[in-house]
Amino acid sequence: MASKPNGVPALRMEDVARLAGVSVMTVSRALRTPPAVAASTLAKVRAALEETGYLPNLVASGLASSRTQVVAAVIPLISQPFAPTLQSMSDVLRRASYQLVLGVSHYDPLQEEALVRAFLSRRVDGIALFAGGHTPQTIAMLEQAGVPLVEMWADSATEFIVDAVSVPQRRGAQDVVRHLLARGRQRIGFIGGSTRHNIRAQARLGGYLDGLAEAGLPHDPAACEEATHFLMEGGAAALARLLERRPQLDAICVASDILAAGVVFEAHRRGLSVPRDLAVAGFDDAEIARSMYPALTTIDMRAEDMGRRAAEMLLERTSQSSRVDLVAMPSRMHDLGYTLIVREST
Amino acid sequence: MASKPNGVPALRMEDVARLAGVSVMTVSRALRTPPAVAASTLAKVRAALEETGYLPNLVASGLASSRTQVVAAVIPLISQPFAPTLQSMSDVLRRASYQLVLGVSHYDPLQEEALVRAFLSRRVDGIALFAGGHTPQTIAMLEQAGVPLVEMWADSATEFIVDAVSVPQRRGAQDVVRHLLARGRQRIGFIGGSTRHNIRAQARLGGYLDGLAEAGLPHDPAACEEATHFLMEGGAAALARLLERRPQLDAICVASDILAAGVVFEAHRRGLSVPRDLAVAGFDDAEIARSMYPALTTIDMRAEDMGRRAAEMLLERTSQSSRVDLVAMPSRMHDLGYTLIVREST
DNA sequence: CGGCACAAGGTTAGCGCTAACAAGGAAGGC
DNA sequence: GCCTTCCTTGTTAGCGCTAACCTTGTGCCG
Repeated sequence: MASKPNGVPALRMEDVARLAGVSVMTVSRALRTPPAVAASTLAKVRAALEETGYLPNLVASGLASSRTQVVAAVIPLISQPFAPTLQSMSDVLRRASYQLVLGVSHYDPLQEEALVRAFLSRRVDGIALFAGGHTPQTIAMLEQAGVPLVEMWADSATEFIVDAVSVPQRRGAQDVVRHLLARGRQRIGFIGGSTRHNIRAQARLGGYLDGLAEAGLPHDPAACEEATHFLMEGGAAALARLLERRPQLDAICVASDILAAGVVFEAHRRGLSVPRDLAVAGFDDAEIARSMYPALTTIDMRAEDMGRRAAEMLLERTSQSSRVDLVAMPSRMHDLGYTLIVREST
Repeated sequence: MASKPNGVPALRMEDVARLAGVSVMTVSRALRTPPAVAASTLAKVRAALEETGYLPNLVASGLASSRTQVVAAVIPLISQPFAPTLQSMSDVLRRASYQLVLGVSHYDPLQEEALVRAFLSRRVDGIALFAGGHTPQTIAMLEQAGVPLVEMWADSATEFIVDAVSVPQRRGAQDVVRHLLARGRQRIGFIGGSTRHNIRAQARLGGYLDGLAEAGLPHDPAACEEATHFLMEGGAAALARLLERRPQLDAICVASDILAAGVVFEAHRRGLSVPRDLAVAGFDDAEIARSMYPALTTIDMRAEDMGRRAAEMLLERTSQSSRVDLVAMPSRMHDLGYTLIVREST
């Protein structure tokens, strides 16, 4: 146990301490709070650390201090627009010597529950969740654990006490519709993801309907389609179904850039020109939106800022997690805003 | 400490044991090795677990058993084609009740080293690395720790003792060139990633050169270009530079589907038709390859199989990690093969 | 020059679990 | 009927680290 496969036990702090001629506690302090150790001692310890190649056992450290220095994020998919969010979260956390661990829920509340259970069992110091679709058990576990928590991509305040960082997606979708109308489009369709368990999809559909209502246009359910999955193929298939029912559409508001790219590809495949025959607008400002031809009109959802702010909010809570005043700290809702980016596709 | 922010201490096994009227050890056994506990006792313990909502402390468990049930993977980027590999790895590991944690190195050996150090400090039970570009310190740490290790996407045997799972990428790239030649293309260019620290990029460039050599064609360095980063924009910019020097090219062999998509977009932007004016072939069979229009000819690198096999190899090692015979187990090289997928772009 | 503050390091006692062994009891063989 | 064997549960002793407290030594003040 605690040994390398060939039977040699792993180095412990005691080995370093003996070599440096100090106590174990001094080595611990040299690693965690260097200023608390005299310069000459620090030098001896560092030499011993160097010589042995000692790697601290963070499992033991975590048990003794009841802080694991790990923060978990549960995302629906490993893809745009979540990847940039994670990247910036990870950067902020690393700078504070926390590590980010990841779980993928595939938009399934039960998988999210299993992930949250696993993370809580590992006693992570904080959890970032994507808004919407939590099971009652998930919420109960989180409340009982009392772990710092932040929700991302919420469109409005959530059910339980938690910090949130978000953008007003619904208004964003409405702005897309306004833009398409301003471009002279009249027959605007919508392609979104499943609204089941997906609060983001719900908000975007809502904004589309708001936009139509504002212009006094009727809501035609047959001009709306749900993609079966968040891949380009899903967008392409959705457009095919949509055009079968409503071939005269001149614009499509799509709830994600990935789907929108699929929509553009399918339009080209059918010999339609984008934007001449069909204007297409996406959502998220994913990488493909600016790279593809024609480049996609989209909404920048501040994915990176979202990750950065989420991490900062978690750190603010963990830093006082040992104090009773964490509960006293009110839940916060941080709104990041958004930007409509007009490109070639409209 | 070990308490919720409001001061209530977290549940321990002892609390469950008291409620069930058994010893702590029996609760532990009920959780880890249910068959070792009598059915009637198991029922009592499970009732108590249910009633309390107890979540085992895997930090303490990890310290006591010196097995964390965590496996780490270090990838160069969160993107295709790594995402499917991770997904299948994660699935296999979860089934064996291991958890996968992720690190992103950005093709930087120093970042990889830092990640490996962090993972070893957390005493992960296994590590999966992407082949190539390890610092000597990284290798030294891994050897000293003696943790089960697997390399993915290696093209050939590696420097140190380790399992590997790979595909013959070099031959794959050669096959792409053969295919382009068979389609009547004569002036074939190459766009790859930086070969610095990127063993995959090196292998693919090598295969391209092999293909030219085999056909008796000269190697024109000016027909080769390096993308500055693995994004579509990188591919687009690389094509622009390439065509400036060699406008007469009629085919491009691209080292990744993401780059290849950028190449196609740039070609369209310049009014070139793909494949009529320019044939484009990618690598990896990423999602965009089959979704985009025109769909990309590419090489299926068995990304999912790679993750699955890597996870299986790690599990085979961890299961005997407590025994001395792990070292006795020889290093293995598992070759998965590849498939050329011909689509519209050539 | 005694007393006191503070800096620097050591000592003690766990963190919450599990490995390893011990013990008790039921079942089975002779 | 007694001894062996196995099945089930309990007891003991840590895993490697850190929080909290305690000790020592140094400098500074009146």
